[in-house]
Amino acid sequence: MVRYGKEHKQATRQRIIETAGRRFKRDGIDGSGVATLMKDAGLTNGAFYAHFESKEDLVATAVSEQLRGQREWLTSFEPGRAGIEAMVHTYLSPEHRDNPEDGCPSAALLDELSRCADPTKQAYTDSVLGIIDDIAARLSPHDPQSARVTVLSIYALMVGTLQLSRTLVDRQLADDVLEQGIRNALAVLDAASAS
Amino acid sequence: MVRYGKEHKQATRQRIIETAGRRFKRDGIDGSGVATLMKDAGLTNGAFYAHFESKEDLVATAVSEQLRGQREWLTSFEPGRAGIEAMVHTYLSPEHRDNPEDGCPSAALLDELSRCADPTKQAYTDSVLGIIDDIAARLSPHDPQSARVTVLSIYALMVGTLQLSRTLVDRQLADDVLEQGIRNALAVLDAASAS
DNA sequence: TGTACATCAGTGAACGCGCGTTCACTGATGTAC
DNA sequence: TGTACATCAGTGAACGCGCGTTCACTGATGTAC
Repeated sequence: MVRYGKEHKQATRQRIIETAGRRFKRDGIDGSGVATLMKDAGLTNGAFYAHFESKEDLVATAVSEQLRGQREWLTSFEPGRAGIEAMVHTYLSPEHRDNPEDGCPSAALLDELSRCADPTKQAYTDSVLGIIDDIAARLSPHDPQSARVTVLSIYALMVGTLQLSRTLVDRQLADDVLEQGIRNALAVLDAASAS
Repeated sequence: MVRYGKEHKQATRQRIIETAGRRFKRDGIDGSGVATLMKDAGLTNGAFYAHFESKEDLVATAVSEQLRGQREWLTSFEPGRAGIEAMVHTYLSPEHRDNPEDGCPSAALLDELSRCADPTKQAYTDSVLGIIDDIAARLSPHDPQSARVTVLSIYALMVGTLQLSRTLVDRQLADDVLEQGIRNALAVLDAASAS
């Protein structure tokens, strides 16, 4: 076994976190075993507990990391109405629906997360508020606090819409739901901006 | 063992379906084992396969049954705007959020269902369209077909909002998200009615 | 420069447990005589 | 009315398997001398 410098273990840990995040979004939390998660990262099961206290610890860490990635994705759109519109279109696209492993962790895992222990839900809450406050600040620089709930509620709308579109087997209907979701998200946004 | 008439086995099957529906909504699908599901119904694990082909078969059946129950609940509200408003308030209430086992199967299970096999997703799709078309017919008797996507998208909005409220550990924020969700749902409804 | 050693990331077998599923069996029943 | 029997819903032990977790061990490393 090659021995690397001090940054090596951190890099391994990061690799586990990232591949696990994708696996969780694809197969669910309960659907992803520790041995599989480690194999994804090119390791064996035994090394897991050198990096994490427990599977629950990895779940909290991986979900936070996924949300950090989503935050970067969200802030890659230009500020203002046009950017938000582009973001909503990309979020509620057939491509996002059909590739959950590359997509939003909330859409893939929210109801499993709601059944997790409090520390995991706390990690989710902190990370998602990081995203939401970021967007709120860009959307409403003078009153980000009141925009927080608006942005959260639009996020919830998009999450539910993507989940429903993923579960309906009627493809045409699933597409229609995405398109209607886009209209609804923008209508809610405009209603909030007007007030 | 007491032997009953022909209706007895059907009654047992129905009891399994109903207790399993509640258990799934509380602990998730992967989080509910067959032995536990049978114990909930006052039986032992061995009897399961006299009633269902597989766990997946029960999942599809129980989810359909839960949605049938939700359909009855939804149609218990008076038709028209006032009834819809009352329904939205009840759906997006702290009581519903805090008692998933009594509540909406979509809010509890939608992302787990999105990872199920096609027959299960088909059962979900059929049942949810039963609800949606019912509501659409009451909301827009002259054009229920075009109301279908509108109602589905409002359903998705409510599902996502309830899930998010269940996962945020900040209680005040979770309550605020529910209230904003109510406003959003009604705004989307009014926008659809106006056009 | 060469050798002995402490370090420590990762290995892989094993732990007890619960999973979904199968099956030989039980025992109260309604029916046949 | 009384007895023998076929039915069949439900029992409970067992199957192989994967789960999360533990641990004695490996072996390449940088360091000490």
